[in-house]
Amino acid sequence: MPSLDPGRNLLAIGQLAERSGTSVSALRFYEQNGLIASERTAGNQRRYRRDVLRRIAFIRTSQRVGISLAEIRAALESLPDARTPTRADWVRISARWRRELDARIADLQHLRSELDGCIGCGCLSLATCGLRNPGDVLGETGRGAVRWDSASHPDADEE
Amino acid sequence: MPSLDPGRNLLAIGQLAERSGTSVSALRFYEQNGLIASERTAGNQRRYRRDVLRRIAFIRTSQRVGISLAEIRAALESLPDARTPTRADWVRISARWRRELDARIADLQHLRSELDGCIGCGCLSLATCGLRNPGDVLGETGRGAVRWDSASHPDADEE
DNA sequence: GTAGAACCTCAAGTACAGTCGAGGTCAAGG
DNA sequence: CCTTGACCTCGACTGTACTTGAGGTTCTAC
Repeated sequence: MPSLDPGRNLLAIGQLAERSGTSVSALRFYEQNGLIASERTAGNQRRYRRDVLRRIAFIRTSQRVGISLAEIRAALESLPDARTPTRADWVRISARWRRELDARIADLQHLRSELDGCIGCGCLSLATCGLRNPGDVLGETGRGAVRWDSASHPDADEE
Repeated sequence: MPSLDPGRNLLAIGQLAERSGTSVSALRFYEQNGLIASERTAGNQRRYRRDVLRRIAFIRTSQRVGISLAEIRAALESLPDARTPTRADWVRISARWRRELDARIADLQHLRSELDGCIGCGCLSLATCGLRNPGDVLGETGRGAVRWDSASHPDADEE
């Protein structure tokens, strides 16, 4: 068993699935969508180079960050085609996600503080609190946009 | 125009859409799925009570937290059916989301610190770093699970 | 009374991220 | 040789959260 030996140099799809914690169907799906690539044996079976493990790790982690497969593919396409990606390559594209992650965390923290404010004041009229209505495009009836700092919540939304 | 006056007591769907920042089709969709409710005019048009604005604000905010519509509906079903929800009701179910939000932020922060570790060490072999493979179910070949604290990354994934 | 905007229902379509099944092939052990 | 498990393709299906379109009605303003 010289060249296409799974287990030594190349991985069969089942092995890759097991080692990456991904399902076989997901791996085929990723390949269909250009996220990973494989060679084929004479019998048309997929064989994966071991650096595909790294790509998959990157894909799964990116998904946890909240990135779509389309964006992940775009990032992966910025990897060199000719040579196997270096550490510097991975650092570069991961650092980009790091910034995404920061932004997402900041967004949620912002949401949390706003939610706290709304829970605190008891109104939860998020639409009128500026949480869900930052520009505050409200009805011209004169009710609704009233703030809780004016006495005892004159918000007309019957409650 | 006494009883079903949109603009004074009840809102037509277009008005509700505008004031809540939601599309008309989304509102119909929410109603189909039991997230909001409406009365009908003699001519079969929807009329919404103003407290629906609050429900929609809750729905949109919950979605930002990352809650699915099914869960949101379940939460909304815990609101009293008979009476218009009080502040205490909203506080109760929002506080639940507050905990969800905390958990989500903590998860992302955890991910961030792990990602930092992997960027720091330059390996990004997340599969073997425990980031994507917490239980570390790895091949029995003896390669792959090696940690970077042993000299200069003997990780066999060709790079 | 009539034009046009806003509304109605119902069915179908979209995007995302896969999964499932049918029907067939490949590879390794006994 | 033959069985068995892993693999192949292709098409259809799942679930989530909506949007779009066709064909028809209602409301409001002039």
